[in-house]
Amino acid sequence: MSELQRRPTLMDVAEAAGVSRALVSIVMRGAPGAAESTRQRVLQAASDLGYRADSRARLLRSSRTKLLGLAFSSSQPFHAEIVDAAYAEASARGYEITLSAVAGGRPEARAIETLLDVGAEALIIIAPTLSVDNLAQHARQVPVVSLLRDDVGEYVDSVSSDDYAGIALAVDHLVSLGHRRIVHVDGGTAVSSDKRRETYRAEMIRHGLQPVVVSGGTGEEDGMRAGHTLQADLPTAVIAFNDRSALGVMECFRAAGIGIPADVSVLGYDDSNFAKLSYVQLSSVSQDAPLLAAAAVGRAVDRIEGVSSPGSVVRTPHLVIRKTTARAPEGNSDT
Amino acid sequence: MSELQRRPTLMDVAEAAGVSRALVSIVMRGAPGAAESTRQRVLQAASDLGYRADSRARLLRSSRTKLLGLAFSSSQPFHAEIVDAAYAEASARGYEITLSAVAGGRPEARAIETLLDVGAEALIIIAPTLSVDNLAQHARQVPVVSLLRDDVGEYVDSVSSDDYAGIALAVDHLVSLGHRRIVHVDGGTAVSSDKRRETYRAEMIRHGLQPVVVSGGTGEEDGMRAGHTLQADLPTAVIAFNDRSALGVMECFRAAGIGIPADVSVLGYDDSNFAKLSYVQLSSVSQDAPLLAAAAVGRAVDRIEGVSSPGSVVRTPHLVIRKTTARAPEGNSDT
DNA sequence: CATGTCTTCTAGATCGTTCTAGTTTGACCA
DNA sequence: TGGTCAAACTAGAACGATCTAGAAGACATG
Repeated sequence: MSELQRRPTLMDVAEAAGVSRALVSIVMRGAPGAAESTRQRVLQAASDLGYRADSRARLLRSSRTKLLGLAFSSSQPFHAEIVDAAYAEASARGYEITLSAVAGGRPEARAIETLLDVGAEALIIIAPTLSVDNLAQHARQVPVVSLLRDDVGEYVDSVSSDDYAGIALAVDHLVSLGHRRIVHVDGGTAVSSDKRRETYRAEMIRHGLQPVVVSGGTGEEDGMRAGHTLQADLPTAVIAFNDRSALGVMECFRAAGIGIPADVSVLGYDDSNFAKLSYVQLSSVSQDAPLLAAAAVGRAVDRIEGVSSPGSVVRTPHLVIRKTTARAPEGNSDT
Repeated sequence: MSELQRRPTLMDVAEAAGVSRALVSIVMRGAPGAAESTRQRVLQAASDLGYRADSRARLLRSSRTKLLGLAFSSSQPFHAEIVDAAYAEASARGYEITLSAVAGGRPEARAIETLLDVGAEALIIIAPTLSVDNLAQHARQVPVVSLLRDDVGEYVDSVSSDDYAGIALAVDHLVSLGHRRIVHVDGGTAVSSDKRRETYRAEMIRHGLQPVVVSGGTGEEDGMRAGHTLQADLPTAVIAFNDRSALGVMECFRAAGIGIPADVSVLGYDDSNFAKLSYVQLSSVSQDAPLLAAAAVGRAVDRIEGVSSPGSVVRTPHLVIRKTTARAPEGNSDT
């Protein structure tokens, strides 16, 4: 293998094109102040040499990287969907995205440090678990946008989905199908779990129904465990914290010969890609990942560019009805 | 919101401690050449000011970023598992990882550019789809390691799993359980699909059995489609291209009332996290994501640091037997 | 012809580090 | 006392870009 090539610099391009470094800089940035003919010549030289601007040097001098830092959790498929959408929106706004995963042995704080180290001008954190103080501290250095969590203090922007409306939609939908015994399998320690649980309780009471909460979590296993608990006293409908949990519940029921939606209706949350799969066909509350991602990227870019805009954005989710929810079975009334 | 703070610099710390910038640099890097007493004084001053080294400037000067670029596909859960493991290995080696996703509207070339822009010293690409020439071109600038694909030319290192051995294990396992009618649902256009398909054919013939290939893909939907095709003339065992496809096949069979493993055994590939879920319990060929990731990171770091080592590493996969494979049903012999 | 005004281009400072090549300090020894 | 040597410290040049201020040339105007 031959020796690695040194990366060409502005100086190299300048020499090749017979102009000064400054002019090459002007051309590369697309700034005004270069004659069209020289511009072409410089661009030609740059592409001949395979020149690419060194973002570190650029940042050092200009404090602009056009880089958005996005922290996500590698184990959540829904986060992956947001990541995809964020790329699209960022590139439309002329920014790049740099990712950092929160994984098993890699805490959120570490992920954020990495993002700042590579020069992210703003931070977008999906479902941050850091304390409000901690987030505020970072916000003194760069704009911070929290996605899917809204209690983040006054210094951090948030883009979230209206959990209240989402759960209300879920309960209304099931009630309108004649269900009265509707159980909620919660998200355990997950970020919006408390909010959804309490909203579920309030909504049930508003409908004159008895709320029943079973503890769950964010994964299929949690859903399965909850499903087992439920078998003892089967409700007619279940609202799960998210789609993965819903899947677990369904698997458990299926294994026990309980028909979905014949015996029990199951409603998920997130409308993940796999909810759409033909063999799953899960009814779910959609938070619309592309819209959320676009809003978060928009907020981050606005902040960077000094455009004033509201501190927090709340999007209203909507219901996607597929094949796991149906009319309540007859004669199976409450209590 | 208050104005963003200016970050303190080496100069600020130097003034506060009454020493030169260079000495502060020495202390902050933990380099030898500073008296213990001054070292303490400088560290004190630095922490008083809340000083954090500006990595952009540092890296610009030292031409070391200690950054590994990792390109992965956001829609593949197996890639996410590799990403997790790569983080762990990189940090053990004293490197950081910067990610770039290949998503719908974001081609691999774009992902790689981003990685180079932020200063990655080496590229690790999971299942690259770029041409050998294209990869070689990047390899002239930085070391490139291909993960899960081994035909990448002489200038690019590769770390892959031995598909030959993997499929052989799969076929042997099923044959040893008495299966004779074993079908392969292939991966369509996926990176190692051709190799696995041909190996399957060869292995079947070696065992004196008739190979049957059904076209599939990398997702659950592909598996489902293949499952439908298979129902017409049911085999006793199916080897799927990956776990997601296997899941699709199983769902299709289950819906048709076909018992797994009572009527048909199903074997996946990848041993993804969800294969381990209690309600899936999929037997699968494990490529061992942590080991693959560690090997890839190791190769990249070795290259960066000039340690000579073999150009390609091939790991042998192993079989994880769970509950979707069992003895072939009696009286259901071949053809 | 002097002056003013564009446009196009360039020299040199600068960002916050690290690196190189010293210089100073002080301990030790003949 | 003076010489040697290592340890402690420093000045100033990098790194590769951007930015500021101004020079050079073309052209119009009075």
